[in-house]
Amino acid sequence: MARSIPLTASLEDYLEAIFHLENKDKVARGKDIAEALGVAQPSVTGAMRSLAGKGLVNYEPYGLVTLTEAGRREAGRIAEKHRIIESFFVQVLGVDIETAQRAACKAEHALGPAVCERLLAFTNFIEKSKQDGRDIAGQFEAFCE
Amino acid sequence: MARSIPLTASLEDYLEAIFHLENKDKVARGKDIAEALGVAQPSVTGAMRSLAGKGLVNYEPYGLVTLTEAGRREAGRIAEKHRIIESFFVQVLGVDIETAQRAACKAEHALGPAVCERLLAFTNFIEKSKQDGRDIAGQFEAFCE
DNA sequence: TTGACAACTTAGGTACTCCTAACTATAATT
DNA sequence: AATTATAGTTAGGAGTACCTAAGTTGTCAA
Repeated sequence: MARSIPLTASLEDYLEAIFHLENKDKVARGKDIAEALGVAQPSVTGAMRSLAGKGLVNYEPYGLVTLTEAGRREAGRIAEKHRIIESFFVQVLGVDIETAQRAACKAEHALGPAVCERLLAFTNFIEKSKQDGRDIAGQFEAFCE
Repeated sequence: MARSIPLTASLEDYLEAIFHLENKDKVARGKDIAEALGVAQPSVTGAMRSLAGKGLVNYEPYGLVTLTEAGRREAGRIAEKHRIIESFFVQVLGVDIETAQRAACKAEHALGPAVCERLLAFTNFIEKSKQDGRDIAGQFEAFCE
């Protein structure tokens, strides 16, 4: 069972971008990856070579890019981390979505599974409090006045 | 009024280490900086040159390192960010201190002032709830069972 | 005062990530 | 089928951040 080799923040970003493009367009084209990440095309070529070398993407020169099984698993983990962090920022802290997204993009590379798990549980706890009528996030808003 | 130039995560780490060493030992010696960050000495020399070029430390070859006014201000900001994040992890999420410290070291470079401000307010809110007898962190613990 | 030792620097090298400019392959159009 | 536009690649280069090995400085002790 392949234990996931630690990736650099940059490669995680590529993987995540491919994941989202596959979910949206079925395939990931180099140009779209470049655009999604705000990098030039040659940077994508290099990154694909690197990810292919780690067995995370299927890549042939001039071909389309697809995630391997391992790549999809890893990308899913990263995307979920992102989602957890962003949700926490928005739903608990009440940060605006723009800021939350930017912050989550960076923080997703910094927080390990243990912290993320706790963060998810906490956000769920806060959301549940809304249904219970306790609305802790609302209390926090009032506290901030 | 000098607006703080964005530093790399690495340079922020050096600045923070010097800040803590100055607070502890009055001065920062290269060897101790290297040890604190787990890097080799030549890495420190290079970093000091870079920080000196940005006007954040006073550095002369073979001399002791001290923070400039601007450097102390910046280092203080970073150290405070670290403190805020770590406190949140421990006091709100209930993460163990070891893990919290490691995570905070990384996250401090990822979170901007807006998010950190909210995070601080939220941690204060949770702490206050403990005094009120509502103890939201305690409720969260129970929720996790 | 002269070693000897610790601290520091220089030199040289690797890895990563990005860039621009120039070239090549693919696919669409006519 | 030839042309042309688009996508992708190679080549070459820059900046950051590390490292080891080798040389330099400074200080303290005999």
